[in-house]
Amino acid sequence: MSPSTPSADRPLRADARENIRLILEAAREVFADRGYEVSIEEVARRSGVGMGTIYRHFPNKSALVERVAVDVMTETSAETERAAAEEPDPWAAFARVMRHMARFRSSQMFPVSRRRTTEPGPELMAARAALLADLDGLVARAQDAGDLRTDVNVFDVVLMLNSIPARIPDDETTGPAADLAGRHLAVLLDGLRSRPSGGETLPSPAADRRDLDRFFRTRFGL
Amino acid sequence: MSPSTPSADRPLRADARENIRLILEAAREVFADRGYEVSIEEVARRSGVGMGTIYRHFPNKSALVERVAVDVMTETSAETERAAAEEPDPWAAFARVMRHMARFRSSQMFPVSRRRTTEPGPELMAARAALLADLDGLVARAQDAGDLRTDVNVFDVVLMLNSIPARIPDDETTGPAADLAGRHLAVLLDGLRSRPSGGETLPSPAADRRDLDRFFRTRFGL
Amino acid sequence: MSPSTPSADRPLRADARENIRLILEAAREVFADRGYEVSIEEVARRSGVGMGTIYRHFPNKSALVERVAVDVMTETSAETERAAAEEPDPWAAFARVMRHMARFRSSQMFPVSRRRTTEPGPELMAARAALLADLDGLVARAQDAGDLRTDVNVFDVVLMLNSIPARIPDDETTGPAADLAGRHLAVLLDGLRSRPSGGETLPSPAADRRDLDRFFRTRFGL
Amino acid sequence: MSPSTPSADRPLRADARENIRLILEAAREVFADRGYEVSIEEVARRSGVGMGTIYRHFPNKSALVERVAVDVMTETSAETERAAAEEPDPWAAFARVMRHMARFRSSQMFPVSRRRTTEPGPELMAARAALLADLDGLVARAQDAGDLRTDVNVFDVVLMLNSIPARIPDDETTGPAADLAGRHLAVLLDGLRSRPSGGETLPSPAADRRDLDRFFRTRFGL
DNA sequence: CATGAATGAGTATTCATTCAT
DNA sequence: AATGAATGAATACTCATTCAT
Repeated sequence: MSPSTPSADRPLRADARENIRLILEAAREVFADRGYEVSIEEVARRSGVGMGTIYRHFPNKSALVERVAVDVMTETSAETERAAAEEPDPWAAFARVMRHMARFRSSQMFPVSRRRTTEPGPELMAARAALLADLDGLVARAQDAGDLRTDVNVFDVVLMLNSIPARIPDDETTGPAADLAGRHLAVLLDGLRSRPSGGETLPSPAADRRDLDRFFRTRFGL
Repeated sequence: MSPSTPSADRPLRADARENIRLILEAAREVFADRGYEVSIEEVARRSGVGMGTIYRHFPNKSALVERVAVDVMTETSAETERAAAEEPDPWAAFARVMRHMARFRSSQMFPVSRRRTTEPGPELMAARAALLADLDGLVARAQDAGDLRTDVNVFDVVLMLNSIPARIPDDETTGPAADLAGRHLAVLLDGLRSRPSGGETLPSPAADRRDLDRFFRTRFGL
Repeated sequence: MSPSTPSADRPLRADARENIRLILEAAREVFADRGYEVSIEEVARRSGVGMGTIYRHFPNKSALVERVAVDVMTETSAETERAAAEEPDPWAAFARVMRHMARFRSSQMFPVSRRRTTEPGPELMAARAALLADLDGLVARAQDAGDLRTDVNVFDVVLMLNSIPARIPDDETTGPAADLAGRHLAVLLDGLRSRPSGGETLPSPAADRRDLDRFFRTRFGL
Repeated sequence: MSPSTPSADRPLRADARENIRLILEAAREVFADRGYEVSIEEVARRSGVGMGTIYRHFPNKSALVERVAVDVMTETSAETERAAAEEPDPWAAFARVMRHMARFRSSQMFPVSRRRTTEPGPELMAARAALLADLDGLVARAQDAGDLRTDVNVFDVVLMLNSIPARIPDDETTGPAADLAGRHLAVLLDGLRSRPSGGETLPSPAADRRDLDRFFRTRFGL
């Protein structure tokens, strides 16, 4: 049995749990900052543990990346549900989730697959499907309320948000890049909003859900 | 003098010039398809020349990447000037250049710096400055005409276009990814268009040109 | 004093003694099956104790290997003495011990040294010497009786037996490997038997006992 | 196309061919001396080339090991054919090939598989089959002439020879290991020779050729 | 005492760059 | 000038050994 899934066997020692937390925190940060091509040694350095400790908890680098992705997806699902429950206005709920997603700047973290991609595991598949289902509801509600343009779908939304560029360490608040992400998101939201008159015409029929796996593999490397 | 800039010495043999063309063509294609992490050997294979020939004309991989970037920037400058001359409507000119730029999907080609970035050379600096100047004019004209929202600047525009995802080989016309790039661009253009009523409020003061070099280095790896 | 030799200090708790037994049993099995390159973790898994427990009783991997070797040698000495006492026919005694030794397939367990060999400890030296002395007697008796060819010595015999290939788990009884070890031993015994007429001539003078340590180190890694 | 098989494309540069020769020579030597667990870096050091050069010619370590094995098998096939042609006496031919094979001491070079074995390539399969066919003829002729005992088959013969221990560097001519290999072979040949009276009885029915692949994989790691 | 988590040196493999042909 | 073979530093992963729980 893989040591990365001992949860079923034993509750995991306290220090081990803490290390996993440190590793995931460092990994999320370092992948977001410098892409998932950073070496495992760098992740180890930032999390303050030895490389071997990472490999005790994750069988290989892909597994660590996947785990970070699953965590981000799961948190986003939760935020979607919270937004639906707490925001009475469908567009406000939609915008809130968009803002949440934009914070993860996953285009940097999960760039379009460069090298060999490994098979996504069942946990990732499940997290993907759950997230898409949640977002689908969010999109449909905003469209039904007449606030979100009806010629976009959940795939467009995910990809557009994913395209918001990565955080650059120590570069967020000053200089020419100051909150570029926030500005980018604002423009996107304006573009996504329904409007009475014309505006741009979307150039092709909306994508459908067929070949969901391929969509994710080619667009996110996951 | 370095063999990569022999223009001042000798006119360069015809076959050498042809090889450079082949290399640049292959490099642009392969970087766009699979990112700039592809090996030089792959570029050599696609261009049909030996690896040594690439190194005869470009001192290292960065120089080749830079040269491709300079070419793309220069072509975009030219297109900007053509659009200004040919399109009477400022928004039409703006949209035309946006469409041109989106075709380069440079976010894939020049991802935010992963590994060691080298100092950008003078040619890149010049091409950058010239392109920004040209785009500045384009943006100003569209804003003066009341068509482009006035709270965005040329940096926003460049980054948003750059974020449109890369071409996935053999995946453009079918499946769920069908022309997602075109749809993405259309939504962005709608978001960028001026409108009477409110819409989103851009969250921060516009970036300025200070630290231009840093901006490019961190955002494009160039 | 090292915790691996506490016998002089305290009589060793019952559960500790039981653990040592479990470890040695598992180690002998797993080294025989898959070679001494198996990880200590694998030995721990098979013996049902933790890795730390193995290191409590054996200072390092070499010490565990040595201990298994000492045990095998000691048991073989005992068997030699039993055979001498119980078998009236010298050749029968010889063949019986050969069959016993062949069962240990030590060529797998102690392959000619691959990596760093450590200094053999005094216990191993003693066990080696005792075993060679016992086997010497066995060989001499069989030669005196005219049953064992006189141009071989105890070193030849040990090496030939050691060369009988290792057991392959779950592969002993069927397929082309069916009891190859037994057939191999039978041929060797026939080759070792004295015969009136010629047969092969042994190509060189018999080895002597000089440099006994080197002999074992290079031939057995022990 | 793999760079290790450019023979079909181009005749291979002279220095490259020489390097391949050096690599194979060093590999055969170092595998025979210290087993195939030696690092590629060690092979590189002994052959005087860089590690990268080995990887240019062989895609991975297994491929290098396989190539050495194929070479040894092919040379043995050739020797078998030469012996058949040149030796009028069937037993003399048999003994000559046995002596040839014993020189390769392949039990050290190709030990019973410890770790993951990779799929043997078509070249190895072909070399195996050719060698077995040649040896079959040799064995059958010696048995028909009444010189080789009829209860052994080609598998027994291969395994027994393979079990003759590896060469120990600088240890061949002196000390207690002096020509132990030659003595071992002589005893084996005596054991294999037909004799009128009894001798040992082989303990099980002869192996057959079923599952040839499995036989090699488990017994040689190849 | 027992456990198994943590450590980090060692190894196979890739690829930018150099250099002999 | 062009070629592609050679080089070796960098990186993912393993495992003997140590140490906190």
